[in-house]
Amino acid sequence: MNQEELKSYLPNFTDPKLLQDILDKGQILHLHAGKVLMEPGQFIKMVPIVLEGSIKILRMDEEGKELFLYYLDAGETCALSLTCCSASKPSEIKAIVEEDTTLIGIPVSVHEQWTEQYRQWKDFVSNTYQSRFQEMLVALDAVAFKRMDERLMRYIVTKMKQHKANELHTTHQEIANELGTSREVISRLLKQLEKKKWIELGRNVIYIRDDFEELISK
Amino acid sequence: MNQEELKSYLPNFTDPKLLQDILDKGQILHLHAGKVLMEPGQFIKMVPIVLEGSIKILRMDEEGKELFLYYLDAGETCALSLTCCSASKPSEIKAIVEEDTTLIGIPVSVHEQWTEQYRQWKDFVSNTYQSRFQEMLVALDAVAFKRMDERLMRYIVTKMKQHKANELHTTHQEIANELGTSREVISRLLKQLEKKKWIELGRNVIYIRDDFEELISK
DNA sequence: TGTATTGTGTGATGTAAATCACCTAAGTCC
DNA sequence: GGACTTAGGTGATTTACATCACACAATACA
Repeated sequence: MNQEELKSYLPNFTDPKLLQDILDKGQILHLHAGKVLMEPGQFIKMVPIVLEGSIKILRMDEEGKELFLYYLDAGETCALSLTCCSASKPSEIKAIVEEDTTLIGIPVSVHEQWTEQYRQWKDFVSNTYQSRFQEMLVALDAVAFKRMDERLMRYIVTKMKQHKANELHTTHQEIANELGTSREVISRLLKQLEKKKWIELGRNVIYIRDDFEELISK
Repeated sequence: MNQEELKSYLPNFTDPKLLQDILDKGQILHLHAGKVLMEPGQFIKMVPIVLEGSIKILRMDEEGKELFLYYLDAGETCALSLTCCSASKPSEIKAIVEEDTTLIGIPVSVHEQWTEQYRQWKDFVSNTYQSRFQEMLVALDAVAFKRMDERLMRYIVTKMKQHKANELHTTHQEIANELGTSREVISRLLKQLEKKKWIELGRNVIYIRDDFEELISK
């Protein structure tokens, strides 16, 4: 990969020295959807920057119950990898490749140095913290203040936007896992949405009405 | 206040130039317990560093329901003030003075500059993000995975440690607010703890057994 | 000292969600 | 085609918690 190509993925990085450093020190990885990138307890040895595709970040409790936190999209990195790296602590989260992904892994050691050396890197890190913090608050609001039906609807919208499609190819069980509930609950709530004609259900697929988002916001 | 005194509050800052800059640009405030420092929607015009006392940070939803996030202790600052400041967005949280507090407010403008100028300031900000992120995860775990009885017990432990006392001077209503539930629920759960002889209840006061923390961890 | 206010105790009832139990339908594999 | 696996549907029951209703005690204060 050359600088021009990298720049097209990461338009915020224009400093040629930084771009070259990323290419020199970073390791490019191609990963297929479904691949588990990181699990709680493992140590993180690099900061992943997504170039193409997306990665799903989940929190897990001791018993293995999951909770969806946010997606890492192109041009983004994970605040938790930044914090865990610096403190050289094991990961607190699970990361799964959502869509086939290309990422570039920056070794922890150079990341520390770059925050001093490159203004754009420092801003990148700072922006990452900011946006992830916001998303943590959104996740917190959801579990603290919202009922499951609303959480499910928002989940559908998020996933729709993520995949830029109005059908979701997933199982009720997987949705249940990500929302930290049980399959039956999701099946029943989805059935309710189908009765309202907001969605249609098939095996491994949910078809969503084009105006779904407007419908739920009322 | 002179440099030596400031340094005694903030032992991580040793750079004389930084200390002097903090004294020159910062504004010292003395606040009494109960004072509401910040409410959702307000704009933050400074980064508060706690020198003495502590500040309680709460998340609120649209209807005014609250949720305790974490305490700001001496030497600490709020990650949310950092993110909100930089993005010049209104506050997403509520901040209440927990114990009589002395803090020094750093104007947003100089904070940005200091992250480049002073290594110790950059590290301070970075450490703040890290520890607050951890605490957000703890808060998230609690609401997502724990029942109210366990959350209440952990709340009591946290508050005990915070005040370095084994009695809490507060009302059931206030605890309920901070845990995002109703007064009756807290009253009943506290009564259960009293029946188990782990605590004793009085008006506006809860006496906690010395070995409370060991008792609950089983 | 009486009255208002605030804090607490507790029964009754409602509700979202969890759990259990079991069934049917759709795909897979030999 | 038959056996097996996986996904989904749905009733029954239980649980945690919310909400309502009201009683009563401690404190403030006029």
